[in-house]
Amino acid sequence: MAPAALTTEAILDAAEDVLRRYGPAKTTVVDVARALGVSHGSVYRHFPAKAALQDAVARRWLARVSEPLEVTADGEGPAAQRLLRWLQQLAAVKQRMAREDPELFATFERLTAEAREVVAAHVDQLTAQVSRIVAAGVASGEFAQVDPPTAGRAVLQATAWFHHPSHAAEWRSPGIGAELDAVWSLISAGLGARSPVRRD
Amino acid sequence: MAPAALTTEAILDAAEDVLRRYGPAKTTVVDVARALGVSHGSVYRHFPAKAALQDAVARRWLARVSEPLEVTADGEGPAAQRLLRWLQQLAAVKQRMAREDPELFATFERLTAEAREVVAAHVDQLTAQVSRIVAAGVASGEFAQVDPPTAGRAVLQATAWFHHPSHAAEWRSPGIGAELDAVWSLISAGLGARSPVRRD
DNA sequence: GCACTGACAAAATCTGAATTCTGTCAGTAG
DNA sequence: CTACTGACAGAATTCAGATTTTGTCAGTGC
Repeated sequence: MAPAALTTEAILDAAEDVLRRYGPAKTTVVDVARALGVSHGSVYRHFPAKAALQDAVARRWLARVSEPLEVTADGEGPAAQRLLRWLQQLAAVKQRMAREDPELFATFERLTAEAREVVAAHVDQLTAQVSRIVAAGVASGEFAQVDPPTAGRAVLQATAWFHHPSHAAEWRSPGIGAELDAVWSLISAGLGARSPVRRD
Repeated sequence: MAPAALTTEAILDAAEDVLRRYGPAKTTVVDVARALGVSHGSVYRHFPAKAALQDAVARRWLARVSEPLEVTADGEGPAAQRLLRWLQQLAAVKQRMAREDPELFATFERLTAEAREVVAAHVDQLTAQVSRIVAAGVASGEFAQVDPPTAGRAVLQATAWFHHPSHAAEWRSPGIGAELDAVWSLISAGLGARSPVRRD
């Protein structure tokens, strides 16, 4: 059967495949077009430049990280518990990828290093999610009267060690899970949390 | 007058000069030897390899960071105040260097990226300093009964955003000082500090 | 004997000519 | 008209040959 008309989505799928196979350094627009059986000129009808295509792939990858977290952020239950789960989930997603497919993780890292604006938007989104959890906790009286945006950003910064890609090398430490717990026990108190999840 | 005998210290001084001038990528052992007016073979009497020389330079640079902090760590006054000052001092040293001499900072960063063991020792030293402050706070009853090594490491990890070189790009934000304060107000509560945030 | 030199082999890095890639656009096919 | 092609110029990348650098060591001179 004739392939469906060339869509932006199809190009992104192909680009992702090629990136996985060849890595970011060796992936060319010609490669992506060849994978689709079209000329590379066609790709430029959908993306103004290679950088825009890379940005779009990065955006999709990051969305796959932030969407499941969105569910957790807006879920039920005590805010402190939700926030801890959210942080553990974020850390687990990043750390699993780094551990199980280091090459793909390196690809991901390089791509995002160049897509600064896309990453900034992603970080804003994550900050907003944390801030929502904090705001819920403040509203329910579970947390002290902190400023949710400020505290949200602070929580994300304080846990950067466990989810920011530039610390990936440290994630090999077997105690990394306990270390996140230790940081959590520091910061959860700072939010004025009522039920500081005991784990002695 | 004849130059003093070639010492390890003199080589390190020359290596530092050359690194500042040419950057880490273009600095060769031959350059360092030329700066000293000796043959490069002589340098190898004092260092078994170029990497060892680079490690020694990195060790000296890092010592210049950790030594003043040592004074703060073992100083007088309430532990919480001392710890905050220590953190601000560490962040300020790194951030000032990154701001005022970005090229030298980049050189420093590259060099330390390769001197993994040296950096690990430095981090251990910093962790020990924080742990000492925490231990003092616990001993004086100012902090809750936390485990000093665990809490010390957690404090350093939670503030990595503000002192770890891989976050240097984020330090340009004008609110960076306030952001450290926000993280501090989270973690100081977690140590059970008396003053800043109530948590009963 | 001791501190250093300088020539050397192997490894790493540089250079520049040849190739490949990016981004554009007039042209083709349906 | 729309969706795509393919040829093209300039920019970026590759690759092999030339050069530099690393690390060793026998030799020099004090």
